[in-house]
Amino acid sequence: MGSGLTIGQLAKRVGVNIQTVRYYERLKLLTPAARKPSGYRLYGATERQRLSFIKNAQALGFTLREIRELLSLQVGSIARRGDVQRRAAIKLAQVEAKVKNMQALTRALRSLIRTCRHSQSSAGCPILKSLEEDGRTKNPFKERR
Amino acid sequence: MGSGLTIGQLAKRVGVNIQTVRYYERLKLLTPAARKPSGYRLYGATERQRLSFIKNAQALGFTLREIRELLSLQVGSIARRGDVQRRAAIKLAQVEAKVKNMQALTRALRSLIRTCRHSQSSAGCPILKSLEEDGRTKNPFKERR
DNA sequence: CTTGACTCGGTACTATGGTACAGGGTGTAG
DNA sequence: CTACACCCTGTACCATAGTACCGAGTCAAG
Repeated sequence: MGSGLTIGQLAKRVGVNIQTVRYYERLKLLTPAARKPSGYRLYGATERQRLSFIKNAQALGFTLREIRELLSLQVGSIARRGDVQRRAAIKLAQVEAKVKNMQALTRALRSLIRTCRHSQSSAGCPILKSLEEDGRTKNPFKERR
Repeated sequence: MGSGLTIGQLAKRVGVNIQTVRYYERLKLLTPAARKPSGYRLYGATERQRLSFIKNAQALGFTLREIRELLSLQVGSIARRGDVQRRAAIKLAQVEAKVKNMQALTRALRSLIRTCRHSQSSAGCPILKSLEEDGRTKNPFKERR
């Protein structure tokens, strides 16, 4: 069975808009494997995976710019191995920091729910404290994008 | 020392642009505690915390719309307690899902780094497989925002 | 060989989250 | 009273990430 999806087939399979696929191409995120003589784009399994990767990484909060970096970790692997590792490590640290902060939020939300359930008075639910730290003390959020 | 920051003082303390503070006001995310007769905005500790919360939540990938919801969990607490709990639970599930996906990415990045370090051959680093799943099999990323 | 679905490139428009600027008023130090 | 920093409202502009629309070409079925 053919590798050789048209743009519409690819878009449907991955669940994105056709325009979005073309948009990614403009941004050099996803290039068709080939073109028909008519100019129709053709995509293979590699491209389908790549597009899935983009959408999934995006769902985790990566920007398209960052995703381009992540993707380049795959491609450039033969060339400068150390560079690849370094970039992966940086990304890893970023992701881990984000996870930690989100876990703090998870705890806060859980405690919010728990306390709300028990306190019958109008004392009010506890605020999402873990996210209220302000610069005066310590700020674990340096990621000023 | 006065509670009673001007917009510029608030912005500087939290580390945001003055325009951004006003922008949040337009979006009903942050209202000044008071106004001077001259019309100057005045902010107290509550507002400073609220602004920090906004910026921190944002760094975790929440949209301003979502943050408004999170903030309303605090404010509306006296009114309809069940509703607050329900919304907190929904938000909690969202956050937990996000955490899980990010942990998957963490593992993938870690393994990428590890394998790169060991493989001397040009076989190439493993791709960030955990993010390449496409709809055919199982897709842990339903968060199609 | 016509019809309808699909594709092409190009341009324009949308939403989100800001940021900048213009033209004026305020506040205070000297 | 003059400077100068700060604030006011309002409008315009920017980047990111798409989405929509256009007129024209392509492809497959009947």
